[in-house]
Amino acid sequence: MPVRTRYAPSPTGEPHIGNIRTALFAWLLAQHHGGQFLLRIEDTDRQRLVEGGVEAQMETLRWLGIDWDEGPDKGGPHAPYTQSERLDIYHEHADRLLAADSAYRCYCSSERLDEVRKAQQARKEPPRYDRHCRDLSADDRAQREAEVTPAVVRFKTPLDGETLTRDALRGEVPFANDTLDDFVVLKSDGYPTYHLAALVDDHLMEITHVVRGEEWISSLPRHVLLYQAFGWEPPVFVHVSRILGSDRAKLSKRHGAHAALTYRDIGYLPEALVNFLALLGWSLDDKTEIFDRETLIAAFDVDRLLPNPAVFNAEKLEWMNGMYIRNLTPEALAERARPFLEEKVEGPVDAQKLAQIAPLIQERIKTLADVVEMADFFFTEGPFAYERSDLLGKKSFADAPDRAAEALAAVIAAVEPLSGWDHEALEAAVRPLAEEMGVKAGELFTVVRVAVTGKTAAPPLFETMEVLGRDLSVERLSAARERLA
RNA sequence: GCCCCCGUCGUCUAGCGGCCCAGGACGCCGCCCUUUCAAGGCGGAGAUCGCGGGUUCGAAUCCCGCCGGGGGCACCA
Repeated sequence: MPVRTRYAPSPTGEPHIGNIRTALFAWLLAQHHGGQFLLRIEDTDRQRLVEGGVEAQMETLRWLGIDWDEGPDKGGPHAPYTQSERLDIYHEHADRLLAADSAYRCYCSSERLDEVRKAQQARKEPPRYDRHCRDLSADDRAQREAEVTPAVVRFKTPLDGETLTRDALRGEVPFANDTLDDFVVLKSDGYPTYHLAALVDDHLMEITHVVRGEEWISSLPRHVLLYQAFGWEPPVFVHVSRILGSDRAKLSKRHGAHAALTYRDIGYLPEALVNFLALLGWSLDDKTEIFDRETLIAAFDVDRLLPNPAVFNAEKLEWMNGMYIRNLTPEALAERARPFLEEKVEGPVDAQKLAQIAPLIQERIKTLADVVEMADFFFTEGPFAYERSDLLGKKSFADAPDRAAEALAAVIAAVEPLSGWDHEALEAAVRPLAEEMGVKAGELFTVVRVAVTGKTAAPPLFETMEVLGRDLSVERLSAARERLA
């Protein structure tokens, strides 16, 4: 039997890091076993639907390269893949439960339910449905049916005994049935609850491994009971732990980027995020940190998944992103970084020029967005806003602006007439000047660097000037000299 | 209140009875390289394996209790 897994989000907002890691694990599991991965939309809560929610889910998966074999947009043998389009299937199954006396219709109003709950809490009892409608006489039931139009369908949970559940990471966990109540499977608006809908779909769609968040563990006995009622074989359940923020609290906006797509917008590479997320609660071995998709798929399995929650370490993600950036070809880096630069300089950026710059900045940036800080001066016009003190540096020229001006003049004179404008020729022309002036090469270079880039920290000086070209370089050197006059 | 899950350096983790007075990675510190910043190389600090009892010749690894953190207890998923 092929392994089939699914990611079944509820379109109530943008998918966050935690959702996506769960989806990634489900996808990896299917990939590893050569099975299928499907996308199913669980939109049975009509109140919480968010406009564009489905698209946000798909866009995130696409960005990360988590592709699905069956889904709402591409169909498949078990279509439709959107729960709101499968209502008759759920009704049919609810009817089956009713017919088998595994469920019953409940006419209790929400007001009554609230009262019952409050009274229970006042008595320090666990809040639970009191099974008021479970054993109604036939006459009572007929009367209620006539009077009360909206009714829900509740599952008849066994009053005693135990339900044995099994989770792939935690093993067998028994639950006492008397701690469970008669949960709703069909709501009064005609929509199923998660318990019914997800379970029926997982069975019909032939899902072999249900990979979901650990918040579902306490619902597991209900699901096992439902499978039993239907006479179905339950799938393997894999409850993935949570991702926590730096303070060990639930990851949220407070902890910085939370929505997965935000990482795209702030310059992270999808392959880096995937690599990082895979390492949260799973490991390849005792040393490998960086691996490509193929390796990941080949190595991934549930036996190395951890049940304990993991804290999201943003610094490590950043480091990893830097690793991936350095492993890109210059052309690929230029291609990926271009949009970030274009946003800053407000205009098209020449791809070839950027590709020339890429090797100079590749090991100096951690996110694609850093390209702006590192390379904008290649594309911007006009005078720089650097401090005079930055131009002079902290050493020999610090209190000698006139000497710095002289130095700049000497550099211009040495550089302007050069026949070949490349970094080797430039360095050969400029470096000797330092000795002539009795300063260290680095001190001279600092003045030139700030003049030419407007920054104290920049890519290698002569390579930078080479790309900048003769005219711009000389123009900026002159501007700096005039500033000191 | 009841039920359940989890517990190795600050963080992610390796470990599945002796190879561990605990290994790797991020971060941090130092040195080297060096025109700045990085990257890279080398080295360092950092974990009484949550605590207390057992079992065993031997426990981070097995058992029990406790503590701490988290989740669930909806006509939400």
